[in-house]
Parts: sequence; structure tokens; C-alpha cells
Amino acid sequence: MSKYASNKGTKNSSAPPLKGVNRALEVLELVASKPGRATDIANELGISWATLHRTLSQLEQGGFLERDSDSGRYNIGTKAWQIGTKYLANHRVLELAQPYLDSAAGKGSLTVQLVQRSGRIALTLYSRNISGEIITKATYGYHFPLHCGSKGQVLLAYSPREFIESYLDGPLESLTSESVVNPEKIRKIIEDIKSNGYAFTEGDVQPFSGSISAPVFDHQGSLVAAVCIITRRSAFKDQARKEEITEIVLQTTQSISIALGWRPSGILKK
Amino acid sequence: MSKYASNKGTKNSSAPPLKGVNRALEVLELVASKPGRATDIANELGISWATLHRTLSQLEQGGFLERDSDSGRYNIGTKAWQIGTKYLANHRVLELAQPYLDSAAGKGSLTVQLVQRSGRIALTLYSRNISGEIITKATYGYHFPLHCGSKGQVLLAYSPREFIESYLDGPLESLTSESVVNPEKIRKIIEDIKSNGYAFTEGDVQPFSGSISAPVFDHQGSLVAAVCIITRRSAFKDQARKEEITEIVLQTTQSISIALGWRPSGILKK
DNA sequence: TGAATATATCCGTTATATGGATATAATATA
DNA sequence: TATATTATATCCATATAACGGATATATTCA
Repeated sequence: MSKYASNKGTKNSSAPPLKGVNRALEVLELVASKPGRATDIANELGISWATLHRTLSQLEQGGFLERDSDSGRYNIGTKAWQIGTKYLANHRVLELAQPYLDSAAGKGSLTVQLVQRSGRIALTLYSRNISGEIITKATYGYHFPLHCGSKGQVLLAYSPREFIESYLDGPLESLTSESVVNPEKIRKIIEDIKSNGYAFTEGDVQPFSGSISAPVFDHQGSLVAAVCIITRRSAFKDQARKEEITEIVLQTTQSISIALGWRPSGILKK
Repeated sequence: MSKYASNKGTKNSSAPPLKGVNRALEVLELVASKPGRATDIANELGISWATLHRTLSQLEQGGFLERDSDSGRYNIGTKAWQIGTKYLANHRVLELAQPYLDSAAGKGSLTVQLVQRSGRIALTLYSRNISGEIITKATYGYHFPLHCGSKGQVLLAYSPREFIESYLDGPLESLTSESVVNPEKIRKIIEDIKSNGYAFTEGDVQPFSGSISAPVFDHQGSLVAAVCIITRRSAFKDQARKEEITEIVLQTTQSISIALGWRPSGILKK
């Protein structure tokens, strides 16, 4: 039927789809978010088994996927890490921010992260963990939705209005019993964050941890990342300690933003 | 160029190649190792411009590549990091090793890494850097060939004979004027490493840094990773310090190997 | 300003991926 | 242990979807 009707309605002539490649990328994304067996993947993606099989083999052969021969489950492979790390090697903001993050971590023996928004999730770019106190999911590879955890909330709060709305329209998952998933309440939280300049949450990602985050801006005043300090929840009971941590976060984000050319008063440098 | 010969003569019936997907993966690998403009990539891979363009667009649209609109250069994109980090989240050895690595880092304010072999390169899985002393390329995203740096040499030394030979047959790049690239000399180094149980190199990766590495084995006694301690070269002038660091490396690898079920004397547990 | 180089897009042709069907392997169940 | 069930692997004729030469546009350089 559709011999030549590949073009969608998009104003600029939509690119030809390269179906095979697209499927492979989809498979990668799916496996990343939910490792599983071949059949699961085929069902989830609604593609024929034979087709999927070829794709899986190809990805496995390239090292992008790995298959555990006992369980038959596919996982992300070595090559994906090898290539993914190259993203960091060219990351201007990270390079610039790193010394400030390390210094912050030193100040209070804290877990400090630099995070960035990627679609609907908060993506950790750098994580400086303190040996003594290990918070399970405060490392690379744990991506949370934006409405859970102070880091996501900050990233959400300073995103464009339209994005916020479309985000809140989507499904809002609960990570713990304390996660806030009511759009109306999240809107309120966003208000607060924007007036305070930082976010604080506890127990909404992991039951026994809490975090404080603040935004990093570039020379145009737009959000590029967030800095997040995570620690065990109990630490925040001590009000003085909490204020101290807040101070460290704000100082750090301010320093990084300034290093990026941002000017506090909104006066852009010419 | 043509990395993997499409399975023609393989004994089992040749699998269908899925050319498009394969090309996309090749592009990713190439960009990771050498970011560049579209034309460069097309030439390097020897594929027609039109074809490449589609592939690039698709990868960019998926977030696997990013294009700097000023320079026109393509780099690895956010999504690649997002997915790559998931590799770590499922990494048994890393999970188990991490506490030991952190403890080692604490002992001497050192940069400690866990590395793994991936094809012809040494791939960093975990890197604990010390704030004060920053060694430029001791982070994620810098992948070195196996013959440069103690970590690569250890990984090479304990690889299967046949792999070593095929590795030495390939082209051996120099990273600094002190890199050893003579196959005969490398064979000698491998001998030494296997009799000492660790490797030490300086100035062969970066002029002013040096490192000591030792192998990590699993319950079957096969190499799974290496632990590497990197510091400024001058530190190794102090013989006592050098021995101290060697001791830390060996203790760490031993602990991790044992935790993996390896038994020192070669006695396998039943 | 014009030449040269890089990027974007079009479109007929055919090589290539598709998916139903069949074959084999691995589990679950009786 | 035998048998049903579900998962994985492979084959092959067909039509779809990708290819690449050619052309159009944008960008860079001299």
C-alpha cells in the first residue's frame, strides 16, 4: 500500500526512518530500563520473534548487549559502557564543575552528585561517594524520574513551563510510600523550589536517605545541571547540619554557575 | 575499517548481517574513539554520504550522538551514557570490589581503579580519584591500549596466550616517548609480570604519572579484572612508598579475588 | 565575491530485511 | 521419567525498505 508515503505530517520533510537501526536503539533502551529474556523484549516491543532475534544477535556480537546463558536474560554490554563514558570526556560543564564538587564533598564527608535532565529522568554525571556511608543507589546507573528526589525536582522546576506540564501529564511512578505523585502537589513543590532556590526531599527515593539540590545555570541563565548532596535521612534531623549542607550546595552551584559565565543579578556579561 | 568480516566462511551457516544496524554500531564506535564531522566519518568508514547521513540523523535523534552545530562535529550523546551506566549497575565484580577499592584509596590518599579488558583496550570500570592530586586521564572515558600503562599490561599478561600473540601482531601505538611498543620487549615484560604478580610502569601513558597494577581472579582462577593505583611519577622515587603502594594493590586484589571464590593455592573449593 | 567543500534531500532500483513456518532446545508439568 | 509447553534458533520466498547517484542548499575559505 504505502509505497512512497513514508513522509509524516511534520513540517520539515521527516527523515526516512531507517527502521532496523531504530529498532536496535529501542531494544537497547528497553534492556537498559528493564533487562529480560528475548521473548519478553519481543512482546514488550511488539515485534516478530525472528526479527528481534537478528537484532539481539547483532547487538550482542557488537558487545552492546550481553546474554547470561543461564537465565537467558539480556543485559547492557561492555561496549555500551565503553562508548558511554566518552560522553563524559567531552562534557564541558562536568569538567568545570568537578573541582567544586570534590571540594564540597571534602567539606562535610558527603555524597555529592552532578546531575542533568535527560528526557523524563534525572541522569547522574558525576558522583563522589563517601566510603563510610554507602547509599545504595547513589551511584551511576540509577536513573530516577524527575518528581522523586530533590535532584529531579530541581531539574523539573527550572525546565520550561511547557515541559513541566507535559511531564506532569505523563504517568508518575512512586518509588517509595513517601513519593509525591499528585501533579497538583508537585506544582506547589516547584513553586517553593523556585522561591527558595533549592530543593529538599527525604525518603521519597529510598526510605532512609534524603537530599538537597540546587540548580546550575549557564551564561544565558538557563538550567544546565543540578548539584545534589545525599546523605542518610537521620542527618537532616539536626537542623544546624541541614542548614550547613544547604549552604554547601548553594555555594557549590553558585561557584559553578559563575565559572560558566552566569551572573547573579541577571546582568549578562557582554 | 571493515571491523568484523560479515560472517561468510564461519562454519555454522552464515547469519544474515543486518547491515544497517551494524553500520550504526560502527559509527558509534568510531565517533567514540575519534569525534569528527560527517565527511570525516564517511571517509573513514568508506560509506556513501547519503547513507551515512541517514545513520547519523537516526543516532542523533535517539540521543546516541550529539552534533555541535558550530563545528559540525559529532560526539557521543547523553543517551549513550544513560545506557552505558546500566552496565555497571549489574556488574557483580564491581559491586563486590567497591568496598575494597574505597578502603585502598583511603589508606594512602591514592587514585584507585578497577579495570577490565575489552577487546584491545583497558576499560575503566571504577575510578576513585583524590581531590588534591588530579591526574588528567585517570577518569572514565580514557581508554588505553593494553601495552601502555601497568593496568593494560596486567590484563594482557594474564590473557590467553593466543590472544597475546594476536594482540602483539596488531599495530602498537605510542602514547608517550616512553611507551614500549616493541613486541619482543613486551613479551619480556609479560614474563616479569607473571613472575612478580604485579606490574609497574611510569611515564608510558602520561609523562608525569606512574602506576602499579595487579590481577583479580575469579573462582575458576581466570582473570576478570585488574586493580590499578595511579599517582604522580615522583612518588615512586621513594622506594619505601613504592613498596607500600605495591603492598596495597596486592592486598586489594587478593581480597577481591578471595571474595570472588578464588583460592590462593589454586585449590578450588568444591 | 566566487570557488570549494560540507550538508541536506530526492527518487528509481534492487539488494536486504522481514516474518511465517519449521526445527531444536530448554523448562514446566503430570 | 515421559510429555506438554514454552523459549530459542534457523530457513527462505517475497515485498519492503534501504541504497547511492544526482541534485539542491548551506557553509567555509581564499
